[in-house]
Amino acid sequence: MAARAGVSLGTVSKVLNESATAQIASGTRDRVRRAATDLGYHPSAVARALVRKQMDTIGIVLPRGTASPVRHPFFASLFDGVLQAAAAHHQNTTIFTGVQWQDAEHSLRLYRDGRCDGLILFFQLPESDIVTSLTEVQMPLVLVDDVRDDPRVTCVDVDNVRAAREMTEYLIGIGHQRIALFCEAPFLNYVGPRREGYLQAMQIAGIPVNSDLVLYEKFGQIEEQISHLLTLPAERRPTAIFCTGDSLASVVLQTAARCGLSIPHDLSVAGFNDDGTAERQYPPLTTMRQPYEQIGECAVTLLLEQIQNISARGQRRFLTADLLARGSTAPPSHPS
Amino acid sequence: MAARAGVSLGTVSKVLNESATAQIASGTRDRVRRAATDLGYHPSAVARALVRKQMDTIGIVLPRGTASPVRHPFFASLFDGVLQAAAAHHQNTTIFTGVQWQDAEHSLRLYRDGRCDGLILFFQLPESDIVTSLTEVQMPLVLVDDVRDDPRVTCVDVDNVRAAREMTEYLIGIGHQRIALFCEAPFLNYVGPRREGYLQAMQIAGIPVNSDLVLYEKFGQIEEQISHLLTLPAERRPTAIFCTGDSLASVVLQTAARCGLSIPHDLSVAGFNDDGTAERQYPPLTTMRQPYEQIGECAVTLLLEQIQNISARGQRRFLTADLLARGSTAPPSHPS
DNA sequence: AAAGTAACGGAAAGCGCTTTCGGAAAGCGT
DNA sequence: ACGCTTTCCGAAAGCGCTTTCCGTTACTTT
Repeated sequence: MAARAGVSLGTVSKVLNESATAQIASGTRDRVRRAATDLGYHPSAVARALVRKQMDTIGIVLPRGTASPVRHPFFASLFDGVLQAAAAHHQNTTIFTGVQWQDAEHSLRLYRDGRCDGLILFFQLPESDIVTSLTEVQMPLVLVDDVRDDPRVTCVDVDNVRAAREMTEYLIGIGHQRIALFCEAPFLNYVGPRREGYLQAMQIAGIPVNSDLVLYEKFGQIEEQISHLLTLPAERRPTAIFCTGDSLASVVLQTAARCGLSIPHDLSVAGFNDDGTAERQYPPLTTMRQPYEQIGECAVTLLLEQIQNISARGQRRFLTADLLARGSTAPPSHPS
Repeated sequence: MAARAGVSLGTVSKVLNESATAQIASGTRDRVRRAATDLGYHPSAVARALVRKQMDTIGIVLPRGTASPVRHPFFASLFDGVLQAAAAHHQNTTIFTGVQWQDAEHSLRLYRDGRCDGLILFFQLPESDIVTSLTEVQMPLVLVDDVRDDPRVTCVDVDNVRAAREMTEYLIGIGHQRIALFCEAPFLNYVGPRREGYLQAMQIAGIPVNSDLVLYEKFGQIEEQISHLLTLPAERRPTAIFCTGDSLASVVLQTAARCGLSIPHDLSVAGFNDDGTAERQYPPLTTMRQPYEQIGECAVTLLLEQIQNISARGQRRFLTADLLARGSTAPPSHPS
């Protein structure tokens, strides 16, 4: 170590860490610094972590499953937000995903081995036992885009009810009445609240909800579902479709085009998330933008608080999504 | 530690690691195992790494810059491939990106602090000094989707020349003659080879290359460039456009639609990468698929070899891309 | 039954750092 | 010039593991 080059030993540590408690003469400091660069010395984060019991690293955990969430543009946006925030707080990031972890017990061991100080969890299914297990063992953690009943787990999510209400109100505001809601799988945690927001807006506006116009995606039959909707007799056909996700909306856009409908003239389409593909649709998709940077910042901050003091856990933050009106929505051409 | 619960000390290590050299009675083994689960004992990866000098972690490094590559669908695909492979080889993954690392020296310190055993680098600009610095200090590393002259750096890339040639030959094969090449920024490492492949195919087919039909994207003017191309007089207008990336192709698709052209009837469009958005275009985009899983597997394997023995560095692998013919290409309606 | 061999597990060194504690040197007052 | 405070730095104890090296004990072998 630079000890030889300079003259001292653990002093090196003090100067390199700019330790506040220890005071070192500026001469020594310079000498050590010079020696360090001369020798190309680079301290071991591992050894440091061993004594400090802190790795300055946050773990990202994704659910295992057949379809990898990594390729999903919405995940990419969220991930990017977290990465930015982590970097801003001088934290490293490690990512846990994969298929080889059979059970909670096994993955627990992996998450708790000191490799990272806390966890940010994405896309956990409601019944996921990993969240409860981790809570049980006092692991600092924050759930992103999800909410749990357990008062010990801290969550950051978008206010889905409100966001969906706003979008529906916007559609109503520009003259739509027959507004369909096209949902992703009902077991996804965000689908319920978004549906709720839709229903609220409809109720407030005094528009009766036609249950034929509220549907859930059936895997492999999405295009049939949409074209069925679009070939309804004119007086029952929706003039707008609000989708609970941008990828769903993208399919609607394409199917509509294939059916010969022109967007937004014949049909308005709205999505949710603004996941990076939304803007590049043709026409660009009207959607609710999740505040990715803010979500990331919030998640990292809340996590860091827990790492310092585990009793800081159990908070929940609801961020607001912004409506982005783009080309895929317009007043209906034949107002009812 | 479980030492108390059981009876021994470093023996615990032996049984938990299923050490091959040490032999332990099955009774003791069971006892230790039981004690470990009873006490909820979880070994510290950090302490282990300290003595083993190996973290079983590979680092992913992305260039810093204003636009984050994380959101880019092509990166997501690549990243996913690497993640899969890493998991298959029981490696953790940590990701380095961000804006706060001023210089190579600073980031070097970060990469070499023992946090990870080797690095996979994406999207490095040709002039990036980080690659040479890392090579200098003997850090195990592999460059993905890139090639360097330095014989010490190992690279895995797709055979871009061949892939572009194949795509061009395919377009020629279905009857196109006036084929435009739309390239991304010329300084990107893959643009040169792809252009080369295009030129080769044209030459082999004996089709003179009209230099007006080879163009580079100009930021902010892409749509003008395309519509200029599409409004050329019929005898000079291309019947097909081959883009060096899917996102570029997607813009072409949309601009063409806006110009009133029907794809593929009036114009064929081909992309490159098959980045996950390609299939969801309307019409679905014909493109060259990069073998993401294979790239990941290859990168991880080559990296692991170097970690074991640094002199294994300097290899290069060229993988083959597959042509995926989808709806955006067809024979020209007015063959010349 | 004595000696040799094999199977097992404990003791201890050390991985590369941080940090507390105390001693030495220097500065201060009288 | 003597004692006291202050400033600075070195010694040393660990952080929680792995691993080598031996000492036991038990089991063979002649």
